[in-house]
Amino acid sequence: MVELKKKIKLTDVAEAVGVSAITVSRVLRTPELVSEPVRLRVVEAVARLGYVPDPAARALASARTDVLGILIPSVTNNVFSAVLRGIYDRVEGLPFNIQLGNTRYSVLEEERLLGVFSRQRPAGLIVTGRDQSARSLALLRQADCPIVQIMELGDEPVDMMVGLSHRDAGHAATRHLQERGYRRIGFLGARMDPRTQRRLEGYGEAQKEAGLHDERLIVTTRRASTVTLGCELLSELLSRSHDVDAVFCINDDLALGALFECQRRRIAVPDDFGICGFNDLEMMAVANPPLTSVRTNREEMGRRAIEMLIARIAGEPIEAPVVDLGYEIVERRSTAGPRRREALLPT
Amino acid sequence: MVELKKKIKLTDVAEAVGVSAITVSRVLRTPELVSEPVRLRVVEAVARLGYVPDPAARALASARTDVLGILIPSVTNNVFSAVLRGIYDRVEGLPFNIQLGNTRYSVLEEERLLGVFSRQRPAGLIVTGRDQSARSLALLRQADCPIVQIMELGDEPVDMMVGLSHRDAGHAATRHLQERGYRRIGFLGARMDPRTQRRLEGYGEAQKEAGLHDERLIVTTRRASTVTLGCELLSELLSRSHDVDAVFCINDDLALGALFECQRRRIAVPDDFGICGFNDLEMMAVANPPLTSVRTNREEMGRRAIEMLIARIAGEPIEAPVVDLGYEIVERRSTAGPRRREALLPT
DNA sequence: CTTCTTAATGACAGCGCTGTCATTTGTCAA
DNA sequence: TTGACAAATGACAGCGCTGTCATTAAGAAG
Repeated sequence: MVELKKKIKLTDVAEAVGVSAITVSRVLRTPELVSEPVRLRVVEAVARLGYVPDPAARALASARTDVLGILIPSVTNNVFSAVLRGIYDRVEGLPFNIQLGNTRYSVLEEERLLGVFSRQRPAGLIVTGRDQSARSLALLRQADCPIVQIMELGDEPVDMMVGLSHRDAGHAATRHLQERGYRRIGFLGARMDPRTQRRLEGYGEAQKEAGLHDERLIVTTRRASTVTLGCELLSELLSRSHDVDAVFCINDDLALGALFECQRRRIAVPDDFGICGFNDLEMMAVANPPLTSVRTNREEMGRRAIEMLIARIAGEPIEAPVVDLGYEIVERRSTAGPRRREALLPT
Repeated sequence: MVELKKKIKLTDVAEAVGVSAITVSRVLRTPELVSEPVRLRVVEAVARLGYVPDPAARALASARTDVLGILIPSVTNNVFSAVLRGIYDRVEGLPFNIQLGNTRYSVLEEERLLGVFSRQRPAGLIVTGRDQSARSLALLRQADCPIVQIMELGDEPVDMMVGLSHRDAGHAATRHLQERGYRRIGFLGARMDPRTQRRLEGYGEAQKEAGLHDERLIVTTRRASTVTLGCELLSELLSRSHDVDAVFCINDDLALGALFECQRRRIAVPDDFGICGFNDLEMMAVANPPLTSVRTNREEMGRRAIEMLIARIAGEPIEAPVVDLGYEIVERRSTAGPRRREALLPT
């Protein structure tokens, strides 16, 4: 039963109803300009014939699309998948389509994708971070659609921004470890993208302020972070300085790896060693011991970014172009502080 | 220094070079039809003027695009992000653009997205699984582009297929636990999408074959799987039957949660309890004890799917429309078998 | 009854590109 | 020299839709 359906177009619907093509177009795009009886007949015919508009023709004729372009550096990273979930969540039911671009942490790829995207006349753009290249910035400024930079904060958004200060968050996490009594606090970093670097900055400052800074406590790599890498980096850190008593990891994968490595080496967490992660993935709460982390509102970030875009597309005014979603130290047993004479915490 | 660049189009380039528009078009699409000197002049002008073709116009005029549409049920699931990595990897440098659709495990959303996609005249489509609805199948059959169904295997591909038998894999994992000496083997399942269900089928068969089947050993939920959920489901299983001595988890998040829960309850893994996960995420190898899992070639799956698409787009013949990527039980200490008198394994 | 508004609909061109011819030029064999 | 043919280039229409008027009808105001 092969059904040879030739493509139904606008004029076919118009003909079937006995109106002009433009009227059908209006029913679809600006129904308030069409009288009720005509509108109903058109809607019926659209459904009956199974008409679906051609997005290419629409884009060409109207110089606009329903595409929201999203540029993120990784599709495998937990952080960005959470942001994506927020984005998809918020866009559900709205007449927009998400087009995802994966820059793979490459400036060149970001430029290329921005070129591809901006030629598509997107309805809006979301890009990651605030460290775009000059060419990317030029492309963004030229694209006449609303733009949200996500993940970070800054004084000079291209258009709008929603994120948090990774510097402050790194600072706060380090302060937390200091306040719990740890004195030789290491830093484990992977990938070392701009956000990671800012967390390192925050760590460095907090350490200097406390007079605890020591370059040898910092272990970083350009490799992508994994749990396994967390084990390796912790081993590296321990071999470099034998008196380390805590570690701030730039994400939770590394932190979990650090915990696993501690378990293997029979290093007691938190008694002999404190561990703090970053992002507060759900698994942190159920590890043994539960791991302290810095909660970031990643889904909310995605949702807010979409909201800002659609508000702007609808021509509504934006209350603030830069939205700070903040962070929160979620304190768990892994940073309860070094062993004390007076009390022994239950494992 | 605001540069007011009006959009450069094909005719602008043609004019600059002193050729006709169609010649410029040919330089871009079929350079072998243009003489070398003209080609070079056009290429130079394209670069100098910064011309980028308009995809909408191209799509409208040629009834084809460079879009590869990908439909997956989740962007947050580790499994699909690995597939995506393979896809993006393989497509790099090729003149195609990935358009990602997130069906959120919803048949209706899949139908809707297929409608949206197929109107865009994609160059190829990748869809997840083999359980499409009748309407989705109709849309797929009508779309005249190559299609790859990924993740699973089956006798009747819409066009092409690459994946593995989740039934066989579930069967093999269960057999493995049996062979290691476990006798009361539980099953933890979340989401219960078609792939998960097939793993459960495999488990059930293996259990029946061994005369070990017991409905009370099966704990499932529709909720999305998380590490925390692994803890909860294991607790549920333990409360239901007190003599369980192993568990097959439909993915590694659940398995890790199960391990964490065992640690908390001071249940010795593998001596008193065996744990087998599914997918073999990298973290499995560094947990304590390292966790046995079923390795699936997820990145390879993405890569192969793209290769099959581009081969078909190029008009090359496909050797086999259904590619079995198989699986492998990666045996680690978590399933070393119940405690034996003769030897005590090191923790 | 005329003029003015407003609401509803239509005619038409054209968005930027490519498919399909047609035309021009050069080459070579007869 | 001529014709046949291939290579290179161009003219033109049109892909399916919407922006921008113009037109008509129906009521409101004077």
